[in-house]
Amino acid sequence: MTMKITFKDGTIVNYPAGVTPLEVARSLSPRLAKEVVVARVNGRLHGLNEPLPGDASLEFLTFEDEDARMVYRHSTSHVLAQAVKRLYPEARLAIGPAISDGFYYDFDVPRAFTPEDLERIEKEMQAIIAADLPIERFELPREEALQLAQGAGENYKVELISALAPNEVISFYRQGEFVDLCTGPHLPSTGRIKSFKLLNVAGAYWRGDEQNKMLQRIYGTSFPKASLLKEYLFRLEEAKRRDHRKLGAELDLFSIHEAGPGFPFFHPKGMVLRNELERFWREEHAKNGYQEIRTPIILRQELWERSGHWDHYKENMYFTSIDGENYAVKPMNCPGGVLVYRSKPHSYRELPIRLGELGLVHRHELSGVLHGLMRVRCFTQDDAHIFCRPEQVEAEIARIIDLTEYFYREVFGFDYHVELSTKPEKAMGSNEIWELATSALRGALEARGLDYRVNEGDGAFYGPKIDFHLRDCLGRTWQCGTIQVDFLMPEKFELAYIGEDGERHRPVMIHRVIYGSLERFIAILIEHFAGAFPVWLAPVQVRVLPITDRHAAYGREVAETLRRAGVRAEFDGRNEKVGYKIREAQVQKIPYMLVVGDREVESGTVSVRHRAKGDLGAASLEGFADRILGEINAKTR
RNA sequence: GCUGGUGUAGCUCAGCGGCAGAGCAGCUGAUUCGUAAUCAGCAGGUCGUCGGUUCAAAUCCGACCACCAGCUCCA
Repeated sequence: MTMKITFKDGTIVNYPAGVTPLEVARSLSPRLAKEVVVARVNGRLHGLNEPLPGDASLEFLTFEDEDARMVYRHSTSHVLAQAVKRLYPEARLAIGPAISDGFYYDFDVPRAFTPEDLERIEKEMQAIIAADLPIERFELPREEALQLAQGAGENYKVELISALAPNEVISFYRQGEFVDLCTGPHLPSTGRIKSFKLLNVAGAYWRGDEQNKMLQRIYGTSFPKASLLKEYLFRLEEAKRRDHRKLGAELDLFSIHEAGPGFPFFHPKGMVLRNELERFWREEHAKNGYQEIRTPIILRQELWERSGHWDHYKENMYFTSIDGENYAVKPMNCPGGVLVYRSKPHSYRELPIRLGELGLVHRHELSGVLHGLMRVRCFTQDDAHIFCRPEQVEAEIARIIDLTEYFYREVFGFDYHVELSTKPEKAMGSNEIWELATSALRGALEARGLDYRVNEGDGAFYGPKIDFHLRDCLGRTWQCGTIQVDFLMPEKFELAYIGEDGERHRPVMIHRVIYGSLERFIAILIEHFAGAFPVWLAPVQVRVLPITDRHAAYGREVAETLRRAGVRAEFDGRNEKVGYKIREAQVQKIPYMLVVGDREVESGTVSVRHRAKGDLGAASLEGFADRILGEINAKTR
C-alpha cells in the first residue's frame, strides 16, 4: 500500500501507507528533518510523528513560520507544566497557550511562585528536555476523557472538557509521565526545544474573569537557537532602556506626582514637543478642510444622559455639582461638537462640516492600569467630528485614512495595521443601523485595498470603529488613531440639515482621532526615538559650547543669532571642560552641539558636532543655520 | 479594582532593632582646558503616611497612599 504525497512545489511522490511527516522529511534532507517544527497537511497543522491519513498535500513549517513558532512555544509550555507538576504535585493545571512572543501556563497553587521557584522549575525543564521524551497524541471519548481528568484531580481540565462541543474530538498529549488535554499539534519530542527562559510570574484570573479564582501565571519564551533567545532578551532590555517614564524624567519632559495619580504635569521641554505636534496638526487639518473648535470640560449631567454616556460610560466619569445642579467632567468631546453643530441651522451645501478639537478629557481608569503617559486619567484627544450626508460617509472615511497615512508613515516613519471593531454587547441602537455603519467602514477599507483584522464586539457603544495600530522600532504595536461612524448621536440630538428638497434630513457623524491622545503619542515617540527626537521636535535643537571664558561672548552671540532665526538654541557657559559639556549634551540627546574656541572666533565659524554622526567639522554660522532650518522645515527624521 | 512585589537625599542605591550613609546631580572655590565625566570643600532627609510592638523602629507588625509586573479595561 502506498499513498501519494503532494508537495508545495507540486511534485507528487509515493510513500508507504502510515508514513509520518518526519519520516518524509528525513527522506528529503537531514537538515530539513532537523529544522522542521510542524507539518501542514491538507491545509491543517499536523504533528511530525503522527501518521499521514492517506493521499495528502504536505508542507513543512520551520520556526520562521508564525504557526510553527506557536507550536514550538506551546510544547515548551507543556514542558513547563510537567516540571511544575514534578516539583509541586499539588498544583492544578489551568491553560497554557503560546502567545505572540512566547507562552504562559496558569497554575492553581497554594502560594505564589518566587524567583527561586522559577530557577528550580527551569532546571527541571532542562532535565525534561535532556531526556528527549517523545510527545504522543491520543484521543479519548468524552466519558473517558472526563474520567482521566477527574482521576488526576485536574478540576480545571474537567471544566474545559465539559465545555467542549459534543461532536468535538478530545485529544491529549503525553510526554513521559505527563499528560495534558490539548488540541495540539506538538513537537515530536521534548529534546527539540533548544533555548528557553522563564520570564516572570503574574496573577491571572481563571478564564480572565475577575469573579473567578486568581491563578499563578508563569510567562516564558523559547527559540531553536540560543542566539535568537539572546536577541529577544536584548530587545526586552532595549525596551526597558527606552521606557518613556525613565526618559521623561531624565530629559525633563513631564512628571507625575502622588498629588494626582494618572494626571501628568508637562514641563517646559515636554511642552515644546506638545506644541510642535499641535502646530503641525493644526496646519495639516486647516489644509484638509477642518475648522477648529474648543468646548468646555464641565457640562450638565442632563447632556450626558441624553448622549447615552450616562447609561454606557458612567463608571468612567467624574461628577461634580455647581449651584446645586449636577454636572459631569467630559470623558469624550462629541456632545460638545454636537452642540456647536446645533447652534445654527445647516444646508446640505455646507456639508461635510469638519470640526476639530484638541479636547482635554477625563476618564476614571482603574488604579492598577495607570502607566506613565500611556495610560492616564486625563488626556488630550486630537479629536474631530465630521457631520456629513449619508452618501458622503465613505469618501470622508477615505480622506481620513489618507491623512492618517500621511501622519504615520510620511512624517513619523511608522508602519501600521488596521482593525475593524463591530457592535459590542453593551450598545445603543438597532442591528440594522450598526450594519449600515459597519459596512461603510468596511467599504472604505476595501475600496482602498487595506488588509484588516476584525474584532467582533469591540466597537464603541455608539458605533463601530476602525483602529490604527502603529508599529514602533522594537516591533511593538500601539493603538492610536480611530475612526467611528455614528448614526445614533445625530438621532439623540435631533441633528438636521436642509436638503436639496427643502426637507430636514439627518446628518451622519464621524468621530476620529489621528494621534489618538497627545499624551500616548508622545510616550510612543519617546520610546520609538529613544529620546533622540527628530530636529523639528527636539526641545533643544542646538547647544553652543565655548571652550573657555574667552569664547563666551562669541558663543552667546551664535546662540542668539540662531534663536532669532527660529532655532531652539542654548548656550552652555559653565566653567567646565568641553568634554564634560559634550557628554551632558549627548545625554540630553540634543541634535547639534556647536563648539566654539579661538579658531571659530577668529574665522566667524562654528565646529558642528551631531549627536549621532559625531564631529562634522567647521561651518560658517549661516551655512549651519541653513542646514538646520532645512531639516526643521523638512521634518527630517 | 484584583494578585504579587517595591517605597531611604533631585537620581541610582547601601543600611534591615541601638548616632541617617555612598556615588552622581546641586552650591562655593580653584583650574581656562578642542569633541562623552578636572580637583577640593560645602550643603542636602518627617527613611511614603498614620497607628501599633519595644527601653529603643528606616529596620518588626497593621492599615492606608503611591509606584512596578501582570490580570481586566482602553486614546
